[in-house]
Amino acid sequence: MSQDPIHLGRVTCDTCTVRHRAVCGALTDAELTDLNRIGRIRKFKAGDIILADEEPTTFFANIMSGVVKLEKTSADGRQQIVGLVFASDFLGRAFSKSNPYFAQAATDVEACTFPQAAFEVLLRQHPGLEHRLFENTLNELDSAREWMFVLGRKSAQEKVASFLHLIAKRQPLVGCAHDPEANAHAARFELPLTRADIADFLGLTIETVSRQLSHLKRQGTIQLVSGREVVVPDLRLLESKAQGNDEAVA
Amino acid sequence: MSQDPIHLGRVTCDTCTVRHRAVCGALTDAELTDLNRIGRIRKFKAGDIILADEEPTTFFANIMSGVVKLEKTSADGRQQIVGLVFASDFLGRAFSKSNPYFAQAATDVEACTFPQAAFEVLLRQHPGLEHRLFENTLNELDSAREWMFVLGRKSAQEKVASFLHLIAKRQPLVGCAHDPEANAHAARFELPLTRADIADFLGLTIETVSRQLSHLKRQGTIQLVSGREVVVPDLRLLESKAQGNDEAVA
DNA sequence: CGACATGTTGAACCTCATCAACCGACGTGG
DNA sequence: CCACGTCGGTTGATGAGGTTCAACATGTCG
Repeated sequence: MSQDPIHLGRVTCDTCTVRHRAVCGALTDAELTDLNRIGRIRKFKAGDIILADEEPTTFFANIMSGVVKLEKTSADGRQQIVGLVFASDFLGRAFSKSNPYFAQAATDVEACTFPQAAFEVLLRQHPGLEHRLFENTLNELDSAREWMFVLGRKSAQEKVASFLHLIAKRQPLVGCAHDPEANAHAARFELPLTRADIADFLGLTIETVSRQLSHLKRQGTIQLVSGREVVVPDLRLLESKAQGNDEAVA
Repeated sequence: MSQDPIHLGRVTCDTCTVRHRAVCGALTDAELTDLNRIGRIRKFKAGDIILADEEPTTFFANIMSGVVKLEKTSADGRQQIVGLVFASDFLGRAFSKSNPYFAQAATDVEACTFPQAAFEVLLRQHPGLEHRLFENTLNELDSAREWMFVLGRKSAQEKVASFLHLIAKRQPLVGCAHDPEANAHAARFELPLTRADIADFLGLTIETVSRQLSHLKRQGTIQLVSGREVVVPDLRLLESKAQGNDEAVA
């Protein structure tokens, strides 16, 4: 739970693996140079609080690797993850005194961070940067609303399948790069969240998540290599489970 | 379900009741004049589809009165309202070929509409306008995430209380203007949604919504004047029910 | 008046939460 | 080194909360 992440010094966009996908992607040279000047790379360990609820925002960040949970907590201890921030996503709530939720590292995280004040000045100076961040926010809003459907209308089974499908889309796949013959409909990845986190993301309990994973495994929709590593033989089948098709597999 | 709303002609911002709260609120004279030029006031009837799912966006709008539902529908007919748009709110998804959900009038609606292309040109020309809309979108995102907590973690009773509290905050109160002695903690308003809509907003069934309303009524937390008109004697009590305090009332 | 939409209430059922036991991995200290 | 506690995860038994099915009430419009 260290609040004091490792500072790794200045940014070098040339070698950045998420540069073209992140908000920096469509900037002019001038914009990028200015952004570059205020950026610092930091590392966080799984469990670190990156931004605290109701605390003043001190910095923003582009996530370079790892996954960050955005989490809401109520007075009586209930928790709900209201968003996941993946590599190339932007972290932080611009133009607000304080943060509306916790941002906690779900895995080890590498981030390119920008001090709050300097970044907001830059936003004002470069409409192109602000526009890019705006588009980003619109996409986040679309995703949040899609997830509202999952939370409000899907069964436990569909929720878990939806979650796995989301991770398959957003997380790096393992053991595929070397195999050009790989089945385009298969996937193999590491779950970035614990069962408790998955439950908090889906509005379920740990036990229900565990049971539904076992169920999907028994059906053959997924294989659980190690509790954290998942193999999906056919993503289309998984997606159809996420939509509510629960027929047994041949 | 008319797709052909009444056109009421040019915009006159001087008399607009939501002008200072809407995105037009913080514009320069030049910006407002340009916006004025492309705006048209339209009326929609309850039930009208204002923007259709996956159809090209043809216009945006500031809602002047009434309530619009943003609704997602799945292939098997399940529905989830993913947002409510009230008077002074902005309606529409900028910078996207198509709309990610249905926008349907929940009540009769008056809106100040802007053609898609012309409005996006204006956004590019006036960073101030784009900035205002950006702030607006950030607030929408915060609200959406707050609602994710409601959907994922609250009981039926808490959900219904949360909904009533939201409406009490956002909808015009009735029969209060003339009474300066009115209890600041009381409220009286018309529900802009049917039971079916409320159910779709809360991820519940019609029956559960009805039962929970009856329950709140029996407790004395609310009074149901007419099925659609609600009196809340003490908003603080309602809010505490929304947070999960279910003790009986004295 | 009858037809239809909207809303309420009751009874039975089912999904998922709760409580509890158990497992394996890991780290620590005697 | 092993005993021990802790943490993350799985599985089982039980029950509550919410859905489903059904009947009925109310209101509105032709």
